Amino acid sequence: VTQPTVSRALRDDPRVAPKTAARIKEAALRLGYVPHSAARSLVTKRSGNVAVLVAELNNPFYPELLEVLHSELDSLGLHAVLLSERIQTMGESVVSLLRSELVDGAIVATATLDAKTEVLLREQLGSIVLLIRDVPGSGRDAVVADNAGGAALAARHLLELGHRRIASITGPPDTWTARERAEGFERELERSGLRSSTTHGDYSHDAGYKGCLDLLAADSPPTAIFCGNDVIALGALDAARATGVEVPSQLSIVGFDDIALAGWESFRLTTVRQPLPEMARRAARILAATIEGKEPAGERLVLPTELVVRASTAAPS
Amino acid sequence: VTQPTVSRALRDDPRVAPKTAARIKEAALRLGYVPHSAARSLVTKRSGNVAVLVAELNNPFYPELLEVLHSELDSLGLHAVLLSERIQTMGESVVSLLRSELVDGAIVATATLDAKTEVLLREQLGSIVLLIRDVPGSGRDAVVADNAGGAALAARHLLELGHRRIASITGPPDTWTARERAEGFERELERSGLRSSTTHGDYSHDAGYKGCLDLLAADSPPTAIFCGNDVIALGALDAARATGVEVPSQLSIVGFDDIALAGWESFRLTTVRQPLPEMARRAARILAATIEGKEPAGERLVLPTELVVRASTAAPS
DNA sequence: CTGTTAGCGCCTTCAT
DNA sequence: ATGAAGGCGCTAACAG
Repeated sequence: VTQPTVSRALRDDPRVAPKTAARIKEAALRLGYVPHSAARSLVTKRSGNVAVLVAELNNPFYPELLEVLHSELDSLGLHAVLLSERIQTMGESVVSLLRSELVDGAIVATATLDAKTEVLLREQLGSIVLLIRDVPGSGRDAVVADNAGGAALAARHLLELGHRRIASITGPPDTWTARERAEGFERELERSGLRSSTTHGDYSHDAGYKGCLDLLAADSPPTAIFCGNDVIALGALDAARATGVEVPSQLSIVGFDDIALAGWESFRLTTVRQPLPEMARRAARILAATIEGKEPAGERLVLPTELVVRASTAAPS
Repeated sequence: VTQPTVSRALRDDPRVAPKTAARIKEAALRLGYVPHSAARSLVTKRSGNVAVLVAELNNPFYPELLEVLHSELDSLGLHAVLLSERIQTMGESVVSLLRSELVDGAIVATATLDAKTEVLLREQLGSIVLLIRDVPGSGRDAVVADNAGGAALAARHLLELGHRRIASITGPPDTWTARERAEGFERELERSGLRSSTTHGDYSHDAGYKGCLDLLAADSPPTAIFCGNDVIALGALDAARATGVEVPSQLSIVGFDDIALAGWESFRLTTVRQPLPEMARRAARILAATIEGKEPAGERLVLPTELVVRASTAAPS
């Protein structure tokens, strides 16, 4: 039995006799033989790796995403090569990575994405799927949540509770998600002739904390705050607690994402849920399909969001 | 100028003339040429990838670890291939991965590690470094924190505050970290002739929550609880809050790890800090050295832990 | 200093 | 249903 036969047997090529195949597999297992991946990649022009770009692992949202993404990729026979460096340096290494064909494609799941990395996307570097965030007009496949719609749900919720002095602490204004959420929120408020006083910050606990302190120190502080994501919201909640402001009786807080923490007893945060597992799954599949040769459709998949009402919101006193 | 010259120039081989090298690099950049990684691996017998095994991404500790690990590996010219599947299925795929030479080595940073994966370690699969957890007698390089010592610090702290009815909620008894911490804690209590009533659970918020409820429901509930890690501690804290038990006045809680959350205003958890960045850095370097041919020393690097006193501990009332 | 010649381990025609 | 050649893109030895 020769080498090519082994190769075929191990890949379940039907052209090999069932019993020889069985014998070969048994022997491979016994000898601990596994095909050399680099040699295989060299000839198949496929590595079976995909790059997963996540910038802010400190936001619990990303690990949650990563977990699903990873297991989905795995079930598609793909390995996740992690890239989470600071954005600034990312662009170049991603290009190299993709060009070096170490990875067959990439899932870009960074909230922020600067000009440099934009460029990388424009050069047609094979298979790329944007996850969580979109780059309008990039012509790339994208899987995102209905950020504007979700934010509108949050706005309506606060309005229905009777809030009129409403503030918001958004994410970085140069991020697509932050803009979408802010716009969706404002649009809904405008329908009631209202506007929110808006603070910008990054997607961090600290930004929420400081932002909330500022808002509470104002002359007529808001009775409700809409936050750009859950981590900001939890920061705001902490700030309220630190200054003795009771939530939700004196202050309502709404987040975005519905990370696991949001449901913890200490927080019970009202928030907008993104269908994270579904999003990750879709992104992985689209990428896999693109890698398989299906050409990218430049399709935008917008999945619905959902308001999860917990204990951080109530009618203003 | 021929192909091998290009190869040499791009690898900064000194045997190529500085000005030709410059010209070649310029051209490569202009043409967007990057060496094909699979072809390179095939001949160098080195992929530049390392597997990073983390099982519980839902524990914020791991993302924090991953972040440092990733950036450290990156600066060593290595890529992190993520493996975070459920342990059960992990063993086999890891073996394949290592054998297929897709990765040059692995960093095993899973708290839990079952028999099957033990086997994988015993077979001498090239370079492996254990991080966070040790497998005593495995002869593997390991970078761990002084778990027993840290737990002892926690015990002493509680004793000095005057606690006598002390409980602990440990991690899974089949994990090395949980055992080390529990033993270190008990040993210190014994020096004062005390013992803690111990509950076992997994390393989850839920386990802490339920464990704490159980302890509080006892006839003479403890005045202090030592938890196997921060996530458990936060769960316990949540349980205390849910039942109206004031922390720290009625109940002191100590965690382990010092994850970012522990410092948040809502928690201000007293905990034992592991020198996470240092640990990750060391592990990455040891692995890199091993990959470079330095044979594994089977060295155990035990880094010191430190008690971080915040607002979840006080003298019993 | 640069070019020439092999060969890494596998998959893919093509022939048996 | 299996075996025999060729080549994927690169690096490593050896010339020149």
